[in-house]
Amino acid sequence: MEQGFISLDSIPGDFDLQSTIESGQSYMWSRDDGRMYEETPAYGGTAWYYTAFSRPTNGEPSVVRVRQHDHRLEWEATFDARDALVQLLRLDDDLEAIISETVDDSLVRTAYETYRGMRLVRDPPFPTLISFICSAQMRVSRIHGMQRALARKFGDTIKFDGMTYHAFPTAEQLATATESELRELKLGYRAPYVASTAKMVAAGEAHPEDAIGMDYEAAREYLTRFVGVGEKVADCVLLFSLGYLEAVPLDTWIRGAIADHYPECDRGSYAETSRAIRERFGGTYAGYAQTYVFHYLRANESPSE
DNA sequence: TATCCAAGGTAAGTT
DNA sequence: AACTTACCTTGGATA
Repeated sequence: MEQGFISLDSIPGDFDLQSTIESGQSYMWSRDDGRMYEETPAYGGTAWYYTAFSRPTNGEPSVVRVRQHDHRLEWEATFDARDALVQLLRLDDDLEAIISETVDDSLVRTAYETYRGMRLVRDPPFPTLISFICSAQMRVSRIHGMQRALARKFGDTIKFDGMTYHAFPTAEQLATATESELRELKLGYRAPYVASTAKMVAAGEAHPEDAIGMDYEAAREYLTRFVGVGEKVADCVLLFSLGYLEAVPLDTWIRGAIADHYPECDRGSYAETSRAIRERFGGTYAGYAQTYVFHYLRANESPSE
């Protein structure tokens, strides 16, 4: 086992591991008490989180554990995970500068202040594509549960430090899944979407990362070729995996925020409303404002309000 | 205890 | 292009 820590003393805009991981943008991580997305941490924000994946560099199945403690990000892994963590958790973002370049209104400011240090994630493309296909009409905790079920059934098993971990399946592994197998994992009507998309990627017909480099709206359009991916899911993949920080996924919570706080941004169609709210949130880093508002409303606004 | 409802939407069919 | 409708499942709200 390798281990180390990343000092958070002088990171611009601070860093908050719990809100970054549990804000509904990433489904790659689990908390080691098994209660992620269900209850607040049992240890005052210093819980260990783990993720298992095949390393992009050599395909080697790997495990990373991480926790935030005493202004440090402590990690234990099957390899030197420092660079991977900087990438995954966007520790290279100048969050202070980003916030100063986005809109300053009461809703966004409150969200920034409440979850100070929350960062966007830079998750791997294929798992992000699949998890947000699964996200349609589904609660955050159940989306997370689906991804764990997919990993258990179709992913690599990795032993590390006396524990057994399950990596998210590769496209090739998930392409072997039948629709009925996926329905048994409670994916519901998303099962055929996941099966089709996994087969498309495994066959080399298209890859989500092919969108990198395209103009934002062209990239969003490109991703809709995957079955089960519409404009909203495409925006999530662009924002949480492919580095398009201007993307503003228009989900139920953001649509509610538009109705309550930015009614002039409702232009009817997804594309036009997206442009309007993106501009309102400050353009280049509008996705940061989106994710803060999403997390703030979901955590603080009761469903009936 | 039974019923209802909405959850980080999308695809397919109509107008 | 804009509008409708069907779609799995289930935790939590309501009767």
